[in-house]
Amino acid sequence: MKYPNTKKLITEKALDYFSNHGYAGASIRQIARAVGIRESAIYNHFKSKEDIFLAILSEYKSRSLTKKILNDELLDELDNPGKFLQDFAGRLVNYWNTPNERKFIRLLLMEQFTKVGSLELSVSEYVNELRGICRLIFSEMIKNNIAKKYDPDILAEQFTALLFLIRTEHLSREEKNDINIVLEIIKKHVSFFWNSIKV
Amino acid sequence: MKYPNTKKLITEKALDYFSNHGYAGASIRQIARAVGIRESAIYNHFKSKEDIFLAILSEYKSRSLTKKILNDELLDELDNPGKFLQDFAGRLVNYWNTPNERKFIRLLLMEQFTKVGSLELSVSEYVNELRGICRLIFSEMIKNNIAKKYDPDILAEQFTALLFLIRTEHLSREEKNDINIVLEIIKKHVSFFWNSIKV
DNA sequence: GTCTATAAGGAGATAGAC
DNA sequence: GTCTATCTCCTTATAGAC
Repeated sequence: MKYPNTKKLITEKALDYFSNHGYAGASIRQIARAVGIRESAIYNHFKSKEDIFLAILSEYKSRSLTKKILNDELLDELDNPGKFLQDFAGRLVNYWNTPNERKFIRLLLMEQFTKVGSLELSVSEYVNELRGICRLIFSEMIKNNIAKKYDPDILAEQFTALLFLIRTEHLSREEKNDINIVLEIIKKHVSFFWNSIKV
Repeated sequence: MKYPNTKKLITEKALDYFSNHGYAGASIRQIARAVGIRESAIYNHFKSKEDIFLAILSEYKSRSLTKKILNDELLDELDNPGKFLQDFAGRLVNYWNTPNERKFIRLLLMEQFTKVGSLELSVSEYVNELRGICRLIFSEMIKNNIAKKYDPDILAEQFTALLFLIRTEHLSREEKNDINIVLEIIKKHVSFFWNSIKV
C-alpha cells in the first residue's frame, strides 16, 4: 500500500466487488470507479474482465494453508495434544477470518457452479488441504498411542466438516465481534472431539 | 405438467438459470426462450425479474424437511437406532439430491451474500431445521439410555456438519452415479458416529 | 396472454489524443 | 498510463396491436 500499484489496486477492488455481487454482478465500471480511474484505463493492466478474475484466482491458488497454520511454535505443543488441537483450530479460524480470506471463500462459494473461463473452483479443493493436514495429525496421534485406534480418515473428515460448517455460517455477518463467538463454538467442539478420541 | 401453466413454467426455467449462472448472470431473455415465449410475455406473470426470484424463494421457504424425511415408516425403526440413523441419513441425502432441491442449495450458496431484494438467504436457516431434528433424535436416544450421555447439541452439530460438507462437495458434479458414492461415504460416517455414541 | 416494436440505459471493449 | 469518445451488444421494462 506504500507504493500504490494500480494493477494491484484493481485486483483488490475487483475482489471486493466480485465477493459481494458475484462475477456477473460486478462491473468493470464499478471497479474502475472504486480504484479511481476510468474503465478504459483498466484495459492497460488487464485484457478483459475474465483476466482480472483469473488474476485473483491465481493469487488464491498460490496460498499454502500449511505454511500459514502449522509453524514450529505450534508443533512444539504436540506433547500436549488437547491444547495443540485447540490452538490449531483457533489459528485456522483466525486465518479464515482475515479480510481477503473471507472474500476468497465467499467468491468460491458463489462461483463454484458457474465455471467462468473454464477454470475449476471447487469446495473440495478448498477443504482438501485441511483434510490432509488433519489426517496427518490424527495418524500421528494414533501411532503415538495418544488417540484411540480409529480410522484417521474419518476423524479428519469430521474435524474438517465441523470447522467448515461453522465457518460457512459466519461468512455473511460482518460484525467484528463475531469471530469471538465462532472461536467459542469451535473451542467447545474441539474439546468434545478430543475427549472422545483420546486414550 | 399435464396442464402446462406458464407461470409455473417460468419459475421452473428461472430456477434452472439462476442456479447455474446466479441471479445477476441469468437474463429474462434466456428464461423466456427456455419457456418458449417472448420476454415481454413474462411481465404478464411477474412484474420484474426480482419478482420471479422472490416467487422461487417463497416456494423454497414453504418446504418442510421434517415432513419429507421423518415419516411413520422411519419412526418405526427407532428400536433399532443404528439402522434408524442410517436410514435417516440416507433419506436426507436422497431428498437433497432431488433436482429441485439441488438447484435450491446451489442458488442458496450463490446468493447468500448478495441480498437481492432485501431478502435474507442464509445457510444457517437451511441447516437449522436439520440441526433441530438431530437434536431431538439424540436427546431421545440419551434419555432412553441408548446413547451415551453426551451434549445432544454437540452431537447434532457434528452430525449436521458431516452431512452438509459431503452434500456441498457433491453439488457441482452432475453424474447420475454420484449419489451412490455419496451414500457410501455417508454410510461409513454414520456407522462410525453411531459406534462412538452408543451405550 | 402473447406478440412486435421500442425505449433507456448499462455492459465489455477499442481508438486515438495527451 | 490515463483520458475522452465511441462502438456494439445486451439488459430490464413498457406500449399497444391482436
